[in-house]
Amino acid sequence: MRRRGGARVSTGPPPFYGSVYRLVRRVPRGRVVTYGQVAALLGRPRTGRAVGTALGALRGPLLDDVPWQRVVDSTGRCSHRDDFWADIQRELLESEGVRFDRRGRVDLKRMRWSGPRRKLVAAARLNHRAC
DNA sequence: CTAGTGACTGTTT
DNA sequence: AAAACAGCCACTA
Repeated sequence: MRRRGGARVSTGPPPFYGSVYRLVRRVPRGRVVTYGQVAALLGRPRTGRAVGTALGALRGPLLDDVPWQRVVDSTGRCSHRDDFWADIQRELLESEGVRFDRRGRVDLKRMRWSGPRRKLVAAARLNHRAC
């Protein structure tokens, strides 16, 4: 919960969690990112673990618009405390075309999403203005 | 405020 | 290749 002036005023997701969800929502179908990568893209290099905690807090309606399954660990595996969710994650990813090797790992060299290309976005904006 | 809890990660066995 | 370690961090109680 957020605080303001010492009093709790909102029950929404904490700021850091929100920024995690915002970024994960941009990961394209059929691609993956790692927890540490999400942290780095947010400008918080060492918060990978907290990123996992943030995704772990995903419940209810947020599950519908946050593609949490596209976040795997640094070795390319589905990392959860329970195999239950790991299996669901794998199925979701396979349904969007992501292949796993016999040890349950994604080929990060090929499937990793590089992150939002801000430069391209900026370029597109300039381009738009030019027209 | 302190202590406990994870969907982490790079390094070392 | 796999497991154990030790840092790491946001958040919660």
